Amino acid sequence: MRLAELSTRSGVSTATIKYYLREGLLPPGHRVTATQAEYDETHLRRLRLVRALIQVGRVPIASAREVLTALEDDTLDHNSRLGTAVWALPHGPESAEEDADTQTARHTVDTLLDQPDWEHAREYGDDSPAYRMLVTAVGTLSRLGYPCAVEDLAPYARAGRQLAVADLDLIERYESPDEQLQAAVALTVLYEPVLLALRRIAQAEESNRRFGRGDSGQDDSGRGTEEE
Amino acid sequence: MRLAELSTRSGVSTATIKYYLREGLLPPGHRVTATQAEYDETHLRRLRLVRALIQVGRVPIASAREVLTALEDDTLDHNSRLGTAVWALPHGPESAEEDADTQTARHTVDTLLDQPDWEHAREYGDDSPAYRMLVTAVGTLSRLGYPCAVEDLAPYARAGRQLAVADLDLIERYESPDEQLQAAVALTVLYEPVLLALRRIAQAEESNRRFGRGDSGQDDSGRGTEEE
DNA sequence: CAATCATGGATAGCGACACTATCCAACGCT
DNA sequence: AGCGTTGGATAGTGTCGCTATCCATGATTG
Repeated sequence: MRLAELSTRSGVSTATIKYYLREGLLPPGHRVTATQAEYDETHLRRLRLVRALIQVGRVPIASAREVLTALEDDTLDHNSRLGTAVWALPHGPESAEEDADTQTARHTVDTLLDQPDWEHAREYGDDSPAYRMLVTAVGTLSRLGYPCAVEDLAPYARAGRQLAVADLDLIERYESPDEQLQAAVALTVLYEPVLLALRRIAQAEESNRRFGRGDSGQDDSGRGTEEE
Repeated sequence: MRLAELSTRSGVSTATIKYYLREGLLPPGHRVTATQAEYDETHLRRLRLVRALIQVGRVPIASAREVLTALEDDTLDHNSRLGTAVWALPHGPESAEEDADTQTARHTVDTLLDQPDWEHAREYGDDSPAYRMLVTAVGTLSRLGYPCAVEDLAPYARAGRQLAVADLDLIERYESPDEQLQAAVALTVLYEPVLLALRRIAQAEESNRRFGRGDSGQDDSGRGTEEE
């Protein structure tokens, strides 16, 4: 298929596809002549993955490239590819300074991860993106005056572990290593909005349950404030 | 305190503070003369909240303004303020077209939320940001070829509910309505990275557990690929 | 075989966003 | 009165994710 067809089938403009090709997010098509290339289903699939990562997962282009090149880096074994790919996924602004709150946060996180539930978590080193992200977020919380002790984090940690089990269950449905890798990345990123949305819906639900479903206009709270 | 002191105490440049004042993210200080204003602790606290929302929570300025104005809109009652505030929190790109995958996704989500666990979830209408976000994400997943049936979502839904309970537990620690509101927003946004980070760490852990901690370079997978 | 259209590479531009730098008149301290 | 500080307004900056234009080549068709 030609670029134009790839465009119509994916719903992505040719200009954008060319941009992705330029950026190395999409492998070049099979060159059939000096100025024309042929694309196949794998390109289409890859293109959709790229769109999903960028649009839904809010992964910046540069990170997406890293993730994708890691996925098909055949100098690495299966596990390393996955590790590298997930490693490159986005992670907050990484509080620059090493202030008191960050120190405390680091200690809290370390304590949490030293619990037996997190048998091997620390083996990845304390410089994994996820670890840093966690420290930054906890630090920010305490800087805002919201205590964030180990016992406060515990329910979230428990949820995280349950989620990981669910994730891996989904990933294990796929047989081939390649499919598993793609699935791992796609599901890691794309289930994030799913989870966060469900959490917000559940929050509204739970808030309703606790703070009473009074006749105080609860049910239409905020209606009409959305901005689209 | 003067703007300059607010700046040093918060670590935010005066230029940025002025920008926030202009954008209505920060209420103006008490004007002491025609050209000078006095700020107090509430401004400092608010400023830190703004920074947290924007930097850690990745909330766009415009949304942050909506959230914050809702928090102190005293024409609304407590619950309405919270609803309005959370309503304005960011939510993905909202897949424009109403294609087949989106339809299916909507149906899946509706089925999920019609279960007894989600007693009142639907009362907020199907146009809440969280609901739309969920539909978009599920639609994207199926568009990518990842089935996303009700039973696949179930573990995530369960996690979402547990998280909501934890969230509300944290929020209920605060006595005054104002504190609860601030806490609700801050915790909703700032626990997102906490949760996502914990999930990723747990994923690595679980992946290790399942795919064997072989001597195939598992432990240093991806090490050295981070980009800071 | 010439006219025409499509392809795809390169380059420059755009619009949104979150600041940031520069002015400048009013303050206010000494 | 002198002079640095303050804070409001305005315009500029850098980044990011595209998007529009140009153009040589190549395919297609009468």
